[in-house]
Amino acid sequence: MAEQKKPVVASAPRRRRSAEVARREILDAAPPRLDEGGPDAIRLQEIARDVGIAHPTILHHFGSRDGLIQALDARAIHALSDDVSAMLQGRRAQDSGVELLERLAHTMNDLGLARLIAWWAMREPNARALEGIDPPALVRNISQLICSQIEGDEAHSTEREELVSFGVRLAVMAMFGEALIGDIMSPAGAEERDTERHRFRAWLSELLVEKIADPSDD
Amino acid sequence: MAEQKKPVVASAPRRRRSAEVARREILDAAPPRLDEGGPDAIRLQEIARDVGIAHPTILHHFGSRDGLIQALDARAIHALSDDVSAMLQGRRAQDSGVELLERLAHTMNDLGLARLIAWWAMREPNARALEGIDPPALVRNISQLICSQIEGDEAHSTEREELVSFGVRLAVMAMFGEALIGDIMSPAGAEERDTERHRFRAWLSELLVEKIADPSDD
DNA sequence: ATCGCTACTGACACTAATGTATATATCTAA
DNA sequence: TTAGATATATACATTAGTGTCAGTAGCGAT
Repeated sequence: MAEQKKPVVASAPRRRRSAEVARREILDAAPPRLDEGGPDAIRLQEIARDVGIAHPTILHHFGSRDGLIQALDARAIHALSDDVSAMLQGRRAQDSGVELLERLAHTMNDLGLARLIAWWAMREPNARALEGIDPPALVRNISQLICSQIEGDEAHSTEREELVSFGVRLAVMAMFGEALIGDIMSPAGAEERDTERHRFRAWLSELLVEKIADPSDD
Repeated sequence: MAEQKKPVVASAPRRRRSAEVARREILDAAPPRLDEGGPDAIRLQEIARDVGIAHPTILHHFGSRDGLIQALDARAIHALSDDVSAMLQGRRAQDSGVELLERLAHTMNDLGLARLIAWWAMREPNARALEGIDPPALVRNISQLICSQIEGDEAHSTEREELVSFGVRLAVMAMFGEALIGDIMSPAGAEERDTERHRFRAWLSELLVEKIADPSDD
């Protein structure tokens, strides 16, 4: 009778974070799940276990599973935006295309951004705006930014603008694709694969710099 | 009492397909679902409704949901392989790079192959072989095929082989990326977007043909 | 110190999706 | 026409995952 009453097995001492910290820890735990388990692997219970909390806590902070996912999406877009902006500040695109690509690749791969964005793009066929963020406009702005960096303060023609825009597009798509299906396209062997990818990026950056800096177009 | 026994509401007359046809119809109904509903939208009941059958029929033909998904994957890889092979037969890669890219884009976009492959890549982090198919080997073979097409019957150097391999890789990744996140990268407006994409592909093909046909590498 | 706010928890309800069991209808072959 | 094989259907079991609720506990403020 004494035992039966309430098990209360002295659950692990509770840790109380600030709401902000809690949100961040939860958001940090999600992408790895996405990496390992695939597209439909965002399970509240799994993430909760990773963070070391109970799953209703996630619901407390994000309202619903969908709220969590929206927060993830917004964060991914912001991360990409911030990354590219930082990448551009104080650097002329033409002096080192390789670093540009390497950094982009790092963001896409190691930060798991490519998977998040792909996941988002697959869920939102219309690529509609997201919490006040307009991705197309964002990317257009970025390309204009690059354009102005390359050109200095000179006026730039429409054709040239498109040229640069194409270049940026190609770079982003290539790094995006590499992050997602790079393993399929490369020969096996972990180290060999890495060096091959670096060479690929070097080749690509050379290609882009050549084409953009010295437009022998038509 | 008479009514209660068995409702048997005279369900719609049953249609009996051959096993092969049934499998194909089911497989055909899945990609659109993936397009509209996102990564976790492969629901047996939905697909069954689209085809006009009951969901246990799918289980009868594919054993399990996973069986269906494996069949989908295998089919996507085969489609890509067949497409690229057909694309290469009887055509020298250098005389029209645009058609090559357009066809690749069509396969990726309209046939929904990009989404299927992305979905697969996200689920299988290690990109392991699949039902006897070795994707890396497949792509390597394709690149060797292109290489031989370009070179005619001449012997080709290792460097040149890598050059072509990089070109193919870039093309595939660009078209793959465009299919998935192209909408994000392009300005709005349906028609404008289409023409812009065509120009992008034309630009890219020119870039590739230039670089590969006339290697001013190092 | 104690009081209030709220991050946090355990237990449970509810839903939706997969998979099973058994019956039926349709096609092919003799 | 009949018989067998099997594609298909209905009904149900099972599981897993989201969301709810009422109570608990840690931290800051007074």
